[in-house]
Amino acid sequence: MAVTIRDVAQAAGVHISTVSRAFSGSHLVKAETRERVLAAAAELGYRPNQTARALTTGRTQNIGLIVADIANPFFPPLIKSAQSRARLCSYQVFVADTDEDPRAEEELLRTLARQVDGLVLVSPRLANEEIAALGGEVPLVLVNRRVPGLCAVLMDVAHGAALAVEHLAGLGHRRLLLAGGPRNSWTSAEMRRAAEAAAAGRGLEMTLFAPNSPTEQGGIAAARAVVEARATAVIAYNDLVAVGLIEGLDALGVAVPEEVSVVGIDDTVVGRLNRPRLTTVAMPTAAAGRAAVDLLIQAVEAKDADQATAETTLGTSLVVRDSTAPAPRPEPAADAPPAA
Amino acid sequence: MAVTIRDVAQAAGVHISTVSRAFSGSHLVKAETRERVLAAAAELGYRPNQTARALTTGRTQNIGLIVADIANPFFPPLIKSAQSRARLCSYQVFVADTDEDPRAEEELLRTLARQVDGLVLVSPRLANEEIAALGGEVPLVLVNRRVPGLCAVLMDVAHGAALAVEHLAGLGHRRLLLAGGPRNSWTSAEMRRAAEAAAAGRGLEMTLFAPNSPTEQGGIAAARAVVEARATAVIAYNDLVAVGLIEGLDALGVAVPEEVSVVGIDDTVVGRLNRPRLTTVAMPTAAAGRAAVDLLIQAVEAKDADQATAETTLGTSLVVRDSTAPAPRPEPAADAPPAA
DNA sequence: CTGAAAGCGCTAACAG
DNA sequence: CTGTTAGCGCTTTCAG
Repeated sequence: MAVTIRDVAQAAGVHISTVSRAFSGSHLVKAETRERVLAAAAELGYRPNQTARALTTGRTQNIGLIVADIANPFFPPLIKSAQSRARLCSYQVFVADTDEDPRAEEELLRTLARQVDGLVLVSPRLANEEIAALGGEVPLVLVNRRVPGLCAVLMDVAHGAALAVEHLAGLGHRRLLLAGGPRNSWTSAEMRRAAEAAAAGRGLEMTLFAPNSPTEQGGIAAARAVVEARATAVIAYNDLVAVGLIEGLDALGVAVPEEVSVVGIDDTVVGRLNRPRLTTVAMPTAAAGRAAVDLLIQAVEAKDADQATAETTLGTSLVVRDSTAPAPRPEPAADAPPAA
Repeated sequence: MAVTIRDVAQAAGVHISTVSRAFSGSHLVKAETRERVLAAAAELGYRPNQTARALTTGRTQNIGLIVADIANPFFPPLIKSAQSRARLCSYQVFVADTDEDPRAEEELLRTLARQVDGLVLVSPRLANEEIAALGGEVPLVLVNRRVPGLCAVLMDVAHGAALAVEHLAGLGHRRLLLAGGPRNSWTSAEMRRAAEAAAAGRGLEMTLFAPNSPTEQGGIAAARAVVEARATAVIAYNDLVAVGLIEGLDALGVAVPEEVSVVGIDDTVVGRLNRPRLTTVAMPTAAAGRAAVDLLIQAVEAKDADQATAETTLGTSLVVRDSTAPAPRPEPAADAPPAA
């Protein structure tokens, strides 16, 4: 068995409680004694047993990060920044993937709840009420979801979607299609709301096509809908869907951006490398990972009672590249409502 | 506090040890009693406290996965499959990122060692001796590294590199450059060994340029070396470097694949989407994640003593796409050694 | 400031 | 088959 607090106590000629205090940074120990203890500990290569500590304190120094799909390029930068920030604060992080399945998400949440001090739920697929219920069992920080009473880090997709519509309108597009995401996706709902408002405000037609799987396959499958809606521009749930859309459109003999413009969301490496290079709404994923961890740790370590719901909103911007271009033939907006 | 084993015992009218047995699947409990206990537990929503359990058993049911860079597209599929497989076996997984820093890797290893049953080290940057030393403290499974006495999952990069050389030779290239990876990378060393052997066997010249940062930046920076070596083809440490190389070459006015052919390694989404689409050696990352977890769990749960070093080698293959083409002008191999 | 003692929630011999 | 009894390694009152 590894070296324990008892070994250190013996080596330093003090009681184990003194060693404990020396390590927990208690001021109830003479500086000189602490030195001696720390020296002995270093000598023996002692490291406090987190598990044992957790049992008495009720604090594990672990947090959990639950995402829908690790392999979706949206998540890795967020995971990276979250675990890096957590480690800076002496927390380790469990990462778990729900495979876009709400039931798996719930089970995971329940399992992890007992062995962490709190959880970060990124782009959850569960319904609000279920999340709220789970929120009673363990400190929760949501990313891209707003649930009354819970902390959240939001990315301003609404603004991004509005920018996208504005950009497309400026290029002369009159008939848009919105390729939404999965059911229960807050991002998808926000996008829709904002895009529809922006479209209405400018007298544009907007067809909604949803839900779609948030993958390249989802995009490929949605390509037909674009043609059927006779849209000249489409805003996709994310970059993966956008890339799939471009592929699917190409397969249908529709050129992007000459005949149809495509805007993605996320600004992942996938969109940057795609040809045509993707016009997309940049999401601050790395910042969101850090912010979520900060919020969580703050909630966990708050001396005072459960503080008020904290919410951080991060900005988005539009990155214009090559997948958008002027509308093919500027049709007169015969059936458009009067612009505001 | 949450419901404990004592509450369940009371509710079921048995002693806590009976509850414990009912949950640990001991056969030392009457089926009928177990039913009653389980019912009471379900009623109360009891879940065994993993932390407390870990303290007595010494088994945490957690494993750690240490990778160099979560955001490098090589890793996410591996992380995803590893955590999925682990969960199937009732293990949770800590994911940590070393940012390519050997010292961070060691610190992480030491910290995590105490709170997991074992660790998977993917593409470590530490030296063999340091890994071997750490291997004494905690069960370790390495991915893409061979250290005597430790379990490992290897991807047959050597074969892949040989295939790449063969492919390039077949296209008439005589002067190759190998853009290697970071110091201490087993993959890089394997590639080099195999590529040099294959090149020598076919009378090709091969220049080594290393180390390189395993990133797009690394590739961009290496582009000049290709021109200076007057190579007509280059094999890159990974897809990211390959894509960077293509970019860098383009900036230097060198066309890929017309003037220089580029082969990547990994077969990530990055290479698939790049234009020109990248010819690359496909690495079985998802399979490796699963295999590593299997090996680790097997080592941890082995009844018998530390079983012999297990090693799994997974195959690779060459995916030919558009970044490779016939050599520009088939120079006579004036200075080549006689072919084998 | 430091030692003593009582557990945290659970498992694991050992009795019965 | 089930109850008893020790702890796992550490923190935390409570004395001194």
